[in-house]
Amino acid sequence: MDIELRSGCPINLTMEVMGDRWSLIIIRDIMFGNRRHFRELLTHSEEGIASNILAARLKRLLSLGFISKRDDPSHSQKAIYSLTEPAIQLVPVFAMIGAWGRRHLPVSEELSIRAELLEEGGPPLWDEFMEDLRQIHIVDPIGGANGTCTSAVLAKLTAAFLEVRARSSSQVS
Amino acid sequence: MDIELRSGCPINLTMEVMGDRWSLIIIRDIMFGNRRHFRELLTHSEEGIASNILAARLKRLLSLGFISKRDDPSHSQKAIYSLTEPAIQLVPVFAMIGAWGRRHLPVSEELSIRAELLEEGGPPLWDEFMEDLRQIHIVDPIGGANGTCTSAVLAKLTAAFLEVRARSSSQVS
DNA sequence: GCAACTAGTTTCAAAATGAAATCAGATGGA
DNA sequence: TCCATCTGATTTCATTTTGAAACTAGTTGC
Repeated sequence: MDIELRSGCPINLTMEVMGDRWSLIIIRDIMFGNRRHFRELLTHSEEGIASNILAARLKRLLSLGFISKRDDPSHSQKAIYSLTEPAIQLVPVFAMIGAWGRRHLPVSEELSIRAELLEEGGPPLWDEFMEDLRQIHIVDPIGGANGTCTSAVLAKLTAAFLEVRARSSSQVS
Repeated sequence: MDIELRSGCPINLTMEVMGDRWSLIIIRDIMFGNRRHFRELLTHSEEGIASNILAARLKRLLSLGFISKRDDPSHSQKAIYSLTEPAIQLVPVFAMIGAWGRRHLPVSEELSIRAELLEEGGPPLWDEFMEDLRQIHIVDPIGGANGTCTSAVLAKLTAAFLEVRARSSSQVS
């Protein structure tokens, strides 16, 4: 599973690796949604990825070294997918992409609150989040997957998301 | 030419707009290479885009409002493509993507010097560059295309690029 | 008048995508 | 023990996208 190497330009290479419809979305869901199993990524996906595509992308990301996979001790058939350091370092990229999308595309308030907080927090928050992610995905991937090991930043982002969702659904009714 | 709107997530929407093999590459070439005509984008492309794909992407980016197109007064058949404000605001995204790619992918020194300078310069340099781009693409697109109107930042990035190229080609011989 | 250049379009094969059905092993409850 | 359900996928097949090459139609400069 090699990348194509059309040119050694950093932007081109990043697009060769992440420039498809799903790879970055999958990493986003692992990172911000803490979805660590195939089934979670498949069924809790906002965008509705197909299972064959998910399997293919996980395999590709694995072989490129952006995620890792290990057995879940609680179920011999379950696999836990974790982010590797290169994927964790995508946090500032996500922050910038989120900030740009929020300004120039028809985002929903509910789904853009996390991008807003990430933008407001700036590099100090990104660093704190990346440190949390290292704990959850590299130091203690199993505890991270089952919720024993958690992140203050992730909790904050998720709480804000749920609050906006509650607010907007009460407006509807 | 609508985007698909699978979800209102900023990252998803950005991927729906820019998450293909070529759109961001084309914007990169217009932005950093100041390639303003179809032929320049086609033949000076490091990565070798096909003419039908280039035509389709230009049409799509045009309809999404990320580039604009006008007649070149010097040649009745020439068109000048320019960046719009939303595309100019991709500068920080390019800086982050370039910085990430430079660390985690097999970039060539020659093609990553610009990413390095952009990263070193930080937000102040990005702002200066964006201000230059507004001049070249929005205020005076025709002067920007023929070189009458130029950018100090672009000149610096290009000079560094040419210097590295000269250095590495002399090593070869 | 003609070679070279302009911005594309056309054609067609190959590859990628996506929806749906399917699979085989593991688990948990009756 | 049986069976429904859950696990991470794979298979099938129609549709869509990509990409290379050839081609078009008009423009320009010599």
